[in-house]
Amino acid sequence: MRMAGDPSYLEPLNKEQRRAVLHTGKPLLILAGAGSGKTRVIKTKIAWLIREQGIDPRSILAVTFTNKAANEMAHRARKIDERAGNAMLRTFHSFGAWFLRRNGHLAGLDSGFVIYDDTDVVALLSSIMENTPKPEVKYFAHCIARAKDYFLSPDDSELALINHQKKFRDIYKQYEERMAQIGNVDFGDLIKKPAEILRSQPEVAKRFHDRFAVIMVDEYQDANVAQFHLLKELCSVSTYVCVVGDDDQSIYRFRGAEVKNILDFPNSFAGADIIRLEQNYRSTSPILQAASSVVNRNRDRLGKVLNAEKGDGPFPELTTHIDQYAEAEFCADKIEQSVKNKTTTWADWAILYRTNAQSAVFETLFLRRRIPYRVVGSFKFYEREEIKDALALLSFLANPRDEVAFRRVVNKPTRGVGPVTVHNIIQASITGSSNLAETSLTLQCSQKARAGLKEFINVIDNAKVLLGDHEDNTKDYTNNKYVKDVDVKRKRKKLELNGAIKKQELKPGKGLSICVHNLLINSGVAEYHAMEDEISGNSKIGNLQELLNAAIDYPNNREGLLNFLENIELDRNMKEETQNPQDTVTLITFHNTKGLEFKRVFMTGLEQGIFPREEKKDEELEEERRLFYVGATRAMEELYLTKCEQRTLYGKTMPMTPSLFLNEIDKSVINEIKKKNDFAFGITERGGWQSFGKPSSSGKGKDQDDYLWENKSFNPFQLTSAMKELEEVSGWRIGQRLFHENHGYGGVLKIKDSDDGPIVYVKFDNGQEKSFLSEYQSKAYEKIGDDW
DNA sequence: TAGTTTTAAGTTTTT
DNA sequence: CTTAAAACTA
Repeated sequence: MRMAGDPSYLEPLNKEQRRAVLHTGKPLLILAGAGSGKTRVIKTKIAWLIREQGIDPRSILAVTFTNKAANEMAHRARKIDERAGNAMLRTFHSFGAWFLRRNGHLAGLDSGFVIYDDTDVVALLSSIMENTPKPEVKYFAHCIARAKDYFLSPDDSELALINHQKKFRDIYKQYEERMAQIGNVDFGDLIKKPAEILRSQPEVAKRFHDRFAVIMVDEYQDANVAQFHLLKELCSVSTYVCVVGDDDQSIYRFRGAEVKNILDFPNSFAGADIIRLEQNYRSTSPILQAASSVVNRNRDRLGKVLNAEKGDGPFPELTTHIDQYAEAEFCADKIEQSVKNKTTTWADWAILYRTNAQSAVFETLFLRRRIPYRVVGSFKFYEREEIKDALALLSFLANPRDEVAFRRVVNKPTRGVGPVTVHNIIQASITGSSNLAETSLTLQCSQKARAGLKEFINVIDNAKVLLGDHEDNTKDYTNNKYVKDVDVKRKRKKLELNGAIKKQELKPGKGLSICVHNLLINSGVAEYHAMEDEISGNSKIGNLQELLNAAIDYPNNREGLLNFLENIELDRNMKEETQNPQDTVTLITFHNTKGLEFKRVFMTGLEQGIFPREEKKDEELEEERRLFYVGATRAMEELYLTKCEQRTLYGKTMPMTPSLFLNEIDKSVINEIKKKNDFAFGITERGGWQSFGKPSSSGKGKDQDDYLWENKSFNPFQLTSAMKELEEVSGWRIGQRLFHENHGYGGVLKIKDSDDGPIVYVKFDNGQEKSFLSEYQSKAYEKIGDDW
């Protein structure tokens, strides 16, 4: 197949892949089935364009749907040619943000905008729709987001297709006006606004046409209408455009993805060529056959046949379990057994589920059984109260017109600024067209509120000085005089007594973290959460510290701040990316698996109501089928399908019926195991591991000794009488081993007295330290074994 | 008003 | 069962 003179990096490609890489001229649609090597094609194509076609890397734009995919693509393309690192590899949304920072002013948008996430949008909308129940506000927020996905503005006649209520148009209009006053954007704006600017400003469009000679789009089946328009506007007659996708893997209809985009590509991009990649290199034949037999039931599809390069293999195995706990145990057993006899490593395994909530059972069990795992996606980190507070302070610092951020933190901790005052300030700010910081200082209000507002604005102003004052991020500015000026001696209440803030003090690092630290301390937000920690044994300060650490890499100036906020909004998995791949089992939703592959895969919760969800019909049911297909085709060697007879949901145990997909699947390639051997010992009716007692794997002995050995800071044989008394009062002993549902195994480090009774300090085996008041001893802390 | 207690309501999937 | 909203008390 190799042609004379072909570069060696083309060698691994098959005929069709090679055709796709070498294709030039007309628009190209690559229909790439699951596991057909599309990533390989894209990265090779980028390298080939640079090396053989002499294309300037800077004039290549490659768009993906996740940041992970974008990073991965960049990494792999660079391996072939270092220059590929200069190509622009971004998600649609991050490209939109990049575009708007530079060209937003053409649509009246200041470059200092902050991106609102869904919660922020709902908060803004509920201040527009006063006295409207939250669910209704959420619904309208959803409609606005969909409208933007479909590239519809408040005046568009087609708006009724999204929501036919008359008031919707009006709400949408008000929302847009308010957003414009604030000067921020939502996710939809990141796509819609750039497309509008390009469309209405030919000279801008020309600049971009000159800049990008090549545009490639991955996962094109998940592009929405607005993204289609953006792509259209970015392309001139001379732009080489290449999109890659698979209609069978379109799983984001609910957020506006239009399969029509891919089906209609040949019409919208005249003269387009189509190349099909139908050779599957990932899965064995039975796995592919099982997956295909389900998605084949769909009507709206191009239809394709995938050939399994790998050939035969073991049949996918279907098992039934009494409930989700037994299901989890089954998975754990399989994995443990295989890893123990060295057939596989932890990282070869993935557990797939439909909803994020389903991961909890696996997490708890895996902690208990000491199975290393990582949960992909659904990082609730940035949704936590304390993190949201910190980000609101930063957002308000970046944009003093940010009403949502202002509302969130102006009275936290309480400064006597009540809802009435807040409302007045926001109204006055809108009518008087001055920002919220200025308005706060000038508006007539009560004495108490005035003082509180002054204090709050002072905090922001100090941070602003800290931020704008210098460019370098090496010098320690924590003792800056502006910091000292602020009155930090706020009422400390109980806090003063037990010195909570001192114990778990936030430490500033370098760069932007100096500014973040300054804000958290001076605003009193750090104190506020430190106190909560002390009472409930949470680790909010720890979380804030993590946020601080993340800010270290950004310069301590305005640009750094904007970048930091943008990256957090656009890449929720930011933290995970930086970590090195470890040998761990992957827990992941079906949606998140797109583009990934594992040797062995569990598809769990195959029950009506869970997967497919509720009574989905027609197009929605078809989408669930595609999701099933996506999940199944992740497996390279072995696929396990599991379902439960009953499931405990929302505290209630309900009987479950098998998933519709299990009826549709080709039974001739499935190995159904009917024996029921898992009325498992240790599982109780109320669904816990009540009778577990000690963990079977050495709850006693070595582990404990290791623990004591490592913690020489105390000597159990030299306890003072006060300490012994505390042990008695609290019911805990120093050195006591314990297990916590969320944090795993650990031991009691020390016990201290406080106004609210003894506080038990725990050090977990993963290094984390937590504390809890023994009085409110949560059952989450379970004593295990005897103490040394 | 601020903070606590009681009651009700709710769970896809995500850039 | 957990979280958010509503009602209540100091």
